[in-house]
Amino acid sequence: MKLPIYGPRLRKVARTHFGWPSLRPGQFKPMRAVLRRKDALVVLPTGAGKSAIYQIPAVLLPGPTVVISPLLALQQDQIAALNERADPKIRAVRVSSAETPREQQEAIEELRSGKAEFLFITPEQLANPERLAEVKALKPGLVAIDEAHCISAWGPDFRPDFLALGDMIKELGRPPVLALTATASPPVREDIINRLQLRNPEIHVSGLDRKNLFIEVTHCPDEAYRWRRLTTLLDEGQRPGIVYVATRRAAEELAEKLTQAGYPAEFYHGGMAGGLREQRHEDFINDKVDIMVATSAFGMGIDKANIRWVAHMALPDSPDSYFQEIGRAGRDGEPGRVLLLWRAEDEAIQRFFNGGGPDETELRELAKVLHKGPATKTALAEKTGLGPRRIGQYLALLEQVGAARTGKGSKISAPTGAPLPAKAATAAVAEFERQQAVIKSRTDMMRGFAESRQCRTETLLAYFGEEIRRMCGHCDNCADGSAEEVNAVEEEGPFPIHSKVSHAEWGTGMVMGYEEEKMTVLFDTVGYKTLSVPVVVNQNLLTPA
DNA sequence: CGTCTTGGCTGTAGAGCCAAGACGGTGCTCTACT
Repeated sequence: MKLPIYGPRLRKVARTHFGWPSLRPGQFKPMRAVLRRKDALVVLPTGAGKSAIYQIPAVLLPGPTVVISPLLALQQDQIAALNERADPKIRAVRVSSAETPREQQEAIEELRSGKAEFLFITPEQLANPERLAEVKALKPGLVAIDEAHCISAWGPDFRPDFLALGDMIKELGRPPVLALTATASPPVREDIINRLQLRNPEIHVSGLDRKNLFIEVTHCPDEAYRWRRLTTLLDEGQRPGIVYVATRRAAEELAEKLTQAGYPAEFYHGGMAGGLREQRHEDFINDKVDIMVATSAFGMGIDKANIRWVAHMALPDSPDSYFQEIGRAGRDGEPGRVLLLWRAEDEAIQRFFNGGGPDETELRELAKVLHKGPATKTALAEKTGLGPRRIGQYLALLEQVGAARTGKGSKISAPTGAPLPAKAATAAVAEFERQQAVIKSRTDMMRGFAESRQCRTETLLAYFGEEIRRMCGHCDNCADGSAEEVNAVEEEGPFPIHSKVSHAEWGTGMVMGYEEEKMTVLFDTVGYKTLSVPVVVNQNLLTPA
């Protein structure tokens, strides 16, 4: 049998339906995977044409395409872009709380009759069994998960419905699944694959070395020094740019302080009224705001090519977040500057955000209630006196240890053969601690990146499991020669990069990279660990696995 | 874990100090009221 040739068909669709003259690097292979009905996970920086990867094959596959996307504002922009072409083959509709019930029915009807191809929807919508059945009846031919890292970042304690996506997709008839994100290190990839229950997915990672970005990191002993470094950057006069801070209050105060000092700035964070948020976002996109001081709320969905710099006045919680945030600079290919201004005190807030461990007694009480029979989340909250957020976190943990399951009518129950409450609670706490260890190891890696004297790109890419052949030449350590010195003393490590190793206490892991006398290993259960190479060698701490 | 606020204390007043405690990010959706 002759293998189908996909290239010309994909290019033709790109041209005729979307008006794109050609495909870009990194797009073709995942598209081919989708057409072959294979699951795929794609890691590609924003602006490299991720949306096209599901949009073009969607036209060729039978049935509508379900696009699961975390933010309504983001959906709005993507729908507008698709519908601008007034082509029924690529028409997009949405079902969300922003539509009236009537509009929702009309959207479903358009999909059913073939007048629309794309359904944009949130995990929360699909968590409603009636909605899920409605979508199932459309016989979707493809499911695309946009910003797939949200599963890992938000699922466990913020938006628990993200964790149920795997089961929901199964219920939809299990069409091929395409997960897309701009940033995902190996543990995050693994998390996405497991939670979505992807089947032998193709993994495509590309474009992580952003050559037009100059990466700079400065340790700041105090706040006054940090301020001076920021104003030095601003004095260069490049606009526009984003300053990331850790708290809402800091965003407001810094914007005010900058404006007072003659650097007109606005702030943006999740606590602002909806209308104002939208206004600020638009003003930034339209170059009416030059300097935006923001929390991590400002990010996903900023489709702006000419951002000249991104500064961090705080240590991000992980290289994953950091990479995504700096990735917003220089999308037009012109030079961009990224500057991380960090203080040791910054780590405190991340530890707080990560914290909030479960209470074993509360978990046991919840498991006990579940054993008595199915109940809704609201009923469980009432019976246990726990808040909705806590309930969500606990249920996610109990689900993972097999002590809870979401069943008919969004009722949660203990599955047959579920562990007894006491045992379930202990297991859930252990599961939480395992997740916590991985999260903490990522914060440690962020600190390690900040303190490194090695080539920044090399360090960052090593974290993502990628290697570069030579030093990048576009970071502070390459520029001042310290990376070169480190490289010169660096010797071949005792284990090849990416080889599997085993540790008596931490189990199996993968060698990610070497730096001076240290090596970094990503362990399956405890996350990233940095070890001293001489100690590893002398005490035989690691063995090939 | 760090920062900022609050309240009590200091002999009159009020500025200043300290300890205790609050607070800190990310968004969808549904409901009540206008």
